[in-house]
Amino acid sequence: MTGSSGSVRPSLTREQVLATAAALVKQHGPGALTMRKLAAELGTAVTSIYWHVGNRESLLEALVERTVAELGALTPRGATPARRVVSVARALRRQLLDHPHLIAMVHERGLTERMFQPAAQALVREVHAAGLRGAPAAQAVRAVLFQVVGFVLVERNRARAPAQHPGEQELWDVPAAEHDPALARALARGPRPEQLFTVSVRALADGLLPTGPDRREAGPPPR
Amino acid sequence: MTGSSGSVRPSLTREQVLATAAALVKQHGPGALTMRKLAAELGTAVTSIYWHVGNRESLLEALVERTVAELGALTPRGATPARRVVSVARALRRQLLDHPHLIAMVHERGLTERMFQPAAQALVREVHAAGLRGAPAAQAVRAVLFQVVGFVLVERNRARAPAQHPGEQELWDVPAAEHDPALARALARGPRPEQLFTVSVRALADGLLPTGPDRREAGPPPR
DNA sequence: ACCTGAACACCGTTCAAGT
DNA sequence: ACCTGAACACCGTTCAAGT
Repeated sequence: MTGSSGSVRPSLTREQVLATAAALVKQHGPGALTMRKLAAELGTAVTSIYWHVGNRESLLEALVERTVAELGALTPRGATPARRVVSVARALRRQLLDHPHLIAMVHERGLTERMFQPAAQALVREVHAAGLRGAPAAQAVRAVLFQVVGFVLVERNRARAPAQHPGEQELWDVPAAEHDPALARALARGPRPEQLFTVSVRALADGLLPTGPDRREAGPPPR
Repeated sequence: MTGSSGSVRPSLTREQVLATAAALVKQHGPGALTMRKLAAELGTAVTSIYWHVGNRESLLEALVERTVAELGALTPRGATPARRVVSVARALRRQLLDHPHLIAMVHERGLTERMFQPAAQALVREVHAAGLRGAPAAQAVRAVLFQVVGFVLVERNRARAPAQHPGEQELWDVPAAEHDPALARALARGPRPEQLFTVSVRALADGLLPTGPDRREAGPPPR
């Protein structure tokens, strides 16, 4: 027990602060989290918050920490190391897209390395299973992680800034796609992130892992 | 002529504002660019700046615009489409690293698409030369662009936040690298971005382009 | 142990007023 | 056409003072 006397309203809790801060961030992004707004939301003085969480930066840090901890495990799926690598990458991307502000916040705080440790471990296993050892194995793991994080950063950014300045069409239809109208159309249409991501990761994994793109290690041959 | 009477000090110019703003950003990043600091640097009232550039946001936009315009052309090098793709990617990364704050600023303003149009055009040509047409060609171009931009974003971020929280070593040496001390060491040592980048792009290009990793289209066969 | 208001040192921006 | 100071509405944070 917290040793409170029998007061009705349990006064302010670090827990409450974090919870309503998390709600604010979830709705309007970290930029909208203001100590004063947060205090108003909580019905306390601004300065009370400082007693519980220190300051704005450590409040945000705690939020990131908590969100990262809540992310579920990544279970690789697929018959081949390459496919399991792709499945880990896709699951990781899914997680990140489910918490729209998380990547940027982790990014800004330099917590990337820690955040992606579970994914890294999963990838180490798969890369190892594919026969890579030592430095090349480490490089393969990191190449995939960089690829996923980078992709989601770019993708999320596109979503946040929907009105691309020069209209995106006239940007693409003049140029070098001279005699390939299908290419010009595809470029003007904009990317399909889901598809693009899968293709990219698959290509990368195939390029990095020593075995061919479709080797199965056991089970019946494809018919 | 600008119609000024014969005054000695030519008064404030939009050009001057942009120049000293650029200097401030170059030194300490866009976060350090304050209208008041800028005014102090220029020796004018804060509000004069508003007359010349509108407001802070459009000032930053103009800076980005100018920097993007100053970037040199990307000339592909190499005997094979795949190699030329890699060379474009590397040149693009070089450009971005030479302007440390540029990517983030472009990123935040949603100008990514426009900024990378020259690179995109160069890539279209190479991908075309490799035999890709239509939608798959568009996808290959975008996969490479996403890869490069994402990589540099992650890389730049690591540089800005050098003190990774859990020490980076103890993060890596416990885990799944059970019987592979070389792997554990490589992971603990941290990435070599240059190398990692080249390996990643090469793997991606090899995975995306229809021809094998080392095909030469003309000239003597390898001996 | 927890909460408070006042105060400080910053922001970007607007506006009426000067020349 | 260009510059100015005053003022507004915000920030995060500190601190002495309350209970």
